[in-house]
Amino acid sequence: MTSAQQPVPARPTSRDVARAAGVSQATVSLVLGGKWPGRVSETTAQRVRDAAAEIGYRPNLAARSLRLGRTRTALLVVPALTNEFFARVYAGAAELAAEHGFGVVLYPSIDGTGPARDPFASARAALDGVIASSMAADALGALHGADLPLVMLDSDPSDTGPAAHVNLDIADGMRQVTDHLLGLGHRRFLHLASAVDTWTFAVRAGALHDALGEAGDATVRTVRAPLDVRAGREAAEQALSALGERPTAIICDDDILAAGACKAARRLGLRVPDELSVTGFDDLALATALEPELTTVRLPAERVGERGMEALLAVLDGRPAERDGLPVRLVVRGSTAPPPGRA
Amino acid sequence: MTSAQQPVPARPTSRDVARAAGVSQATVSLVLGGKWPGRVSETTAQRVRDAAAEIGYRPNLAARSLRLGRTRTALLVVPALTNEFFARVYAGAAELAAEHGFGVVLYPSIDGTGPARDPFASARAALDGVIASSMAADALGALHGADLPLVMLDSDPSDTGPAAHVNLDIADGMRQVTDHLLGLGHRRFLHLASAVDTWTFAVRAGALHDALGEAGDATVRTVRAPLDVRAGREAAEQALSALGERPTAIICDDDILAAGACKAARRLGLRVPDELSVTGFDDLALATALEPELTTVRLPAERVGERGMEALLAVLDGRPAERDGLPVRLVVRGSTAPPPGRA
DNA sequence: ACCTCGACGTTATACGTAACACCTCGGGGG
DNA sequence: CCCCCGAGGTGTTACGTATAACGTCGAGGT
Repeated sequence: MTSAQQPVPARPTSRDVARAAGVSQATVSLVLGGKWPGRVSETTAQRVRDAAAEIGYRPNLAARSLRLGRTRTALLVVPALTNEFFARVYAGAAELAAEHGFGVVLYPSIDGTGPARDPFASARAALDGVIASSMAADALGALHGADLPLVMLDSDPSDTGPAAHVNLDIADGMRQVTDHLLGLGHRRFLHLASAVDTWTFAVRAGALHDALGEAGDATVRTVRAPLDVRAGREAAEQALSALGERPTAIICDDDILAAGACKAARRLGLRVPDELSVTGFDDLALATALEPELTTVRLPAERVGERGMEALLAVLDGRPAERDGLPVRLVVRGSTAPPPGRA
Repeated sequence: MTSAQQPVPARPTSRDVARAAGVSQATVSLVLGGKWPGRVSETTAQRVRDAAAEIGYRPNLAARSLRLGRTRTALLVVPALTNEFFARVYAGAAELAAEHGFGVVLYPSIDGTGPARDPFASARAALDGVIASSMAADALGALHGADLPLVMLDSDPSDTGPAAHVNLDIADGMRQVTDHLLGLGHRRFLHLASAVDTWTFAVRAGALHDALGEAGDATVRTVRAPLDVRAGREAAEQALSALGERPTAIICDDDILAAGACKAARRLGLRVPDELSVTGFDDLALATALEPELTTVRLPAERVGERGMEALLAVLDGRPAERDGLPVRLVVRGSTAPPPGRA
């Protein structure tokens, strides 16, 4: 380690700026913090700003956080970001956060696999609050213990622990799907459901059964699969090959499962939508990449992130957070049609 | 603000632990920092740990960072995470980072749109280093100014600024694609290229032209499109409808563009792969969701993230970083076949 | 001529942690 | 018997920032 004696320029501090500008460190802090209307003259302020720019000063965020006790940082806890939905949630949250001078740091909860590391160790800064998806089940235990402001995304509103909930109107979305399919004349359904057992999927199942129950003469079978294409295909293929009258429509909890359902159909020689209708949920990029394009429910993922951040900011300010669900909309594309034998 | 006088329990500090355990704060720090082989007795250490657990002590990371001058935090600069490739890069980097007690914080560079916020303000902690994709063009300027250890992903190795490069063997991948297609008998190609102009895409183009040039009798046309399905479809549709002999194979810079190419083919009544072969690049989940499944080049995205983090850790330790490219592999699936009129 | 007062800064301090330098005490070698 | 030494700690300091509390100085009122 003889080479460790490098003349590292040692990142400039506010004191260096002060020296360069010929003022005290406190003045630098005032000027750069924007708190100088009447405390520092304009000429001095300008001198300080010039000096800061010249020597390339950047405030040490660790020191600032320590001093202020707040970090303007939120932790977003989600399942793997490879799910486009959550990537978009993050984008929305980060966007709004930035507008308010906040940062968003991620804890990707790795689906419960892995050693379930400490979410707070993963966040490198101290946190002002947490926004968590109900799907990040493994991390939720640790979160409740930390008495930080907590905003839950798409979770059971009757859970009183969190400071706020941000929910999508999933039930309405599923009802739009069933109305659409019933209107086309479908009566025999397969519900390709997610194997994960969280509120958002429970709501899908509940709304689906409610709506089909009202129709009276509709029947539905349910199979569950993990959220990936292959699992969806296998489950759908098995269900479609089963004995008994074949369903004419598959309602999927997710576009990814719908993609699997489409592949299953093709394997069995069933044409979508003529012989089998398929619906998705989420409206991921995948939905329009497939052929035919998926009829699906568009979820405003970015808005979920924004609203989560809004709610957190509200809570931090002592304001009440909005509580109504975000509206969702059925997008009818090419994967649904009347069942075989109907116009 | 009369309600601001809440009896907030005031997060416990190491001094609180010390008081509870009947030792000094220094001892707490030693024990919890793991630096006590021979400095503190086992019984005392246990007492400290118990006290810490009991009062729910969590170290203040801001204070620790300030004290240590290092934060064990890296900034990952990538284009939008909605691109699965980068989500996987992040996952790989975060995974390896966690094993070394590091955290990874993101700066999603929003593709150059937006107000190009300060990457360092987005990172809430001070940073030990930066890992940046060459595709996050807008942020790169700010990065070089910050004299932090910088690891570049998939960027021109002749750029001497960065401390290290982590590159995929893109040229080899493209050569595998062309070899595969030439072997099937294709001679007329369309190169559906990315409109973004970065090293990784320049390499694709270079390798493609080199390989086809060696074949002698091959011809290739190039069209460019932004990285989304619709843009890819439109570009491909236009190129396929153009006058002149139609290409028998489309080589795409990306699976997303390949999805667009497949849609274009279907619109024009061309069956894939019988009448038109299509290849992708990346091997995203999308590649196996499509029908037929895409022949594509599998890029080890997680490995890219891991290697980026490895390289950064190496640089921080003063060790040299590995420099050889990561191997990639052609995955032959259903979207390629001999051209029409060949067995 | 004295006091006041605003404008403009400065001095001093605390945030919570890690680590350097020091202290104490009992036992063993000289 | 004295000194030294190591085990087992403790006191103190510094990290860089924001801000409360405190000067200073010239102008203006009486």
